[in-house]
Amino acid sequence: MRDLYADIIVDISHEKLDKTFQYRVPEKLRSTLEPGMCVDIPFGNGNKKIKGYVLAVSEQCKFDPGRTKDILGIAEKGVSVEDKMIALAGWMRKNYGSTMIQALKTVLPARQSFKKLEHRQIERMMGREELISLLGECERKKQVAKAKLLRAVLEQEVIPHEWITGKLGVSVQTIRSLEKAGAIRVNHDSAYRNPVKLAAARDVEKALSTEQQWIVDEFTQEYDVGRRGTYLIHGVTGSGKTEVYMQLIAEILKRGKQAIVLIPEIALTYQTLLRFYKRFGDRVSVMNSTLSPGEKYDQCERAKKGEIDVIIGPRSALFTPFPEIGLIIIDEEHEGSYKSEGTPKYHARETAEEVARLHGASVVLGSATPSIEAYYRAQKGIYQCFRLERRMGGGTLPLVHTVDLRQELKEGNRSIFSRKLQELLADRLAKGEQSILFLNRRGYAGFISCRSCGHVMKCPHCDVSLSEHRGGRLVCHYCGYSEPMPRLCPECGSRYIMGFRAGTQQIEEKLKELFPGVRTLRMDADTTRTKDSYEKLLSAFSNEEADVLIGTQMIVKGHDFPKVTLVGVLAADLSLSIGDYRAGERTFQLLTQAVGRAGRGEKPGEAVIQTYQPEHYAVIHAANQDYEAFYEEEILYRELGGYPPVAHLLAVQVFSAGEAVGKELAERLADVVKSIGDVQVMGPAPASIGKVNDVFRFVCYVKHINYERLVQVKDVLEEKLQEVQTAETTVQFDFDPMRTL
DNA sequence: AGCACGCCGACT
DNA sequence: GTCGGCGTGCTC
Repeated sequence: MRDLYADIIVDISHEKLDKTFQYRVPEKLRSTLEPGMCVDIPFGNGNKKIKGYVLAVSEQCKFDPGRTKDILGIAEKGVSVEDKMIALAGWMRKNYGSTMIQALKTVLPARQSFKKLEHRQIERMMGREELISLLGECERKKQVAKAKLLRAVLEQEVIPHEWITGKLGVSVQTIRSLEKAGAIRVNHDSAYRNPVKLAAARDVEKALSTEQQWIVDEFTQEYDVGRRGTYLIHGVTGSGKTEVYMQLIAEILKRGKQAIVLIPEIALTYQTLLRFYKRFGDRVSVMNSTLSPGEKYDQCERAKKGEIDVIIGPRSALFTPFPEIGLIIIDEEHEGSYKSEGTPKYHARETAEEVARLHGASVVLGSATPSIEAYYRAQKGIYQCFRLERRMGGGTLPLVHTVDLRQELKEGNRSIFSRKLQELLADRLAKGEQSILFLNRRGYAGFISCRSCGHVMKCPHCDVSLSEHRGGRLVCHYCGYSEPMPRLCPECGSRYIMGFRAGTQQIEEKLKELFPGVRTLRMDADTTRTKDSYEKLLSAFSNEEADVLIGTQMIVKGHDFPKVTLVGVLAADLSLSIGDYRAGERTFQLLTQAVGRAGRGEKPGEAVIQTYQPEHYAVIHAANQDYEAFYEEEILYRELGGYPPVAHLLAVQVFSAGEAVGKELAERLADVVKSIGDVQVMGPAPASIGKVNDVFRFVCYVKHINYERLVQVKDVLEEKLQEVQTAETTVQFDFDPMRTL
């Protein structure tokens, strides 16, 4: 049997050592050694025993085999922050599929490249006379380097470290020997930039309602008897989840632990932050994408040193290197942005649970429309579920009208606005009240439906809808099945069968035709290129500079408009039929949120949902604002189809420069999976967008009831890839994907 | 980072 | 010679 070698990164934090070393894997570790593990290795001339982390294991020895040393053994798991981060990276690599380096890069954000920002300074430690006599002594002994340094220190009390090693040309050794002599001191502290500067005007704790207090009491009781777990707070919008979060954090801080608060990037507004700052002062910090890498690095350092103990940010804030995390909160837990699109494709909810396990922390999830995954676990008793049913401000749920667009067409209305919506819009304009028009743009990528009967073209094998391709054929992105585009609806024979396309721009034009003089604001990816323009649009609308706000997804998230009394959802089912198993869930969430935007102030609100499928359960239950009923039907569908969370799905994505190469590799991998036997394989098929930037994309789905089994499948494929993968192809794994590729 | 190596001037 | 200070380069 050939020797095994391991690429190991050495546990010494220094730039020059930030490369891998190869060690031989001894016989006894052959089967146990895995990337991410912590090992003891002999290092340097004295073979000093130090710790190292395994990045990869291979049969190839890139170094002189005669000089490679053996790994001593597996090291005891330490308790340092670093150890936990590495362990987490190892876990992510194993469960989501990536190299150890990729996993480390996501977990340890930009380390040594910004280390220079940590200004080390040399400080004078002796009195002038003492220094001068020491200087004389050095000059007598012709100790040039020491003398140079002493003279510099005499001139200036504090000197930057890099100035001495650079301009002055004095080495670290000299500094050390003078430090030992007690003449100087090396200061490591530095002035960190705090991204948000606020007068820490402390907020008084708000009294919690009975409902809210019950959650806090229940949580702390369990926490104090050492019970850790995941809790789900199912609370309608405006029920004061944030108040509960803050009280939970306060309790955790009292116990000397730290807390992480995850918020969807889009909801991370100044207002949200302000609430936390007011409560916890400068012990809170933010992590977000607008911070410079240097600032991000600073946040990590401050966290490590214990200068802050609460961090707020999007999913990457999960990797804040706190020494002892006590609580991780995930707000708006159902949000799709909690799943990473990069590699590894980790989900913040699952990863948070692993972080919590490593630290001995608890996790709290919050949502008005929990993800099916989370609610499923709550139902199974894996999570403990709390409910918040009362709205804090006492606002009432809006009155919802569902309009059948097929009926509208039958009765001669071919406008994008139903008569009910036109009527209500006219009413609001007359009264000077504000409205929101919401266009569900997802799935714009052409699914085909009949505008006469609402029939949607579906794949006969996969129970997902077919997509229109440029060649005029309809294709299933799960299994690759295709059929020609029908000219007449196979259900009712109508010729109005087509893809539905409409943008916010068309809607704005049509609205202005209908109501000349109406003041509109448009909000979509085009009008909100910059972060600034987003906030500007929102405040313009808040200040009543417009009567109608037209927009996509982003207008239904987060922001509150107290003066809005009408919400119109123009085509509710555009996201229903986009051909993946989460379509129903996503539609329900969007509709519930959209409808919930109406009537947040004193005046009661109304909402109009326009749809081709008024009988669809996602539409019906969203109109009734009934989560439970939706969940019951949705979970049934997932059970029947064998979809997550009941079973699990692994997407194997192949990217390639040439079409044939990618197709071949995808087929080869599918064959490997098929030979495993007990798993269900679908595909391979070209991805829904088959080519992006001249890169071809193929995808193959593997289904199994057991997540662990899919991890094994991934391991087999990874091993196979070592021999068959070429430089012109990339393979990515996506467990329980959020959307079809 | 830490350590050996080798160069160089100083001193017994 | 050889001792101590000091820069340089390497660590699988």
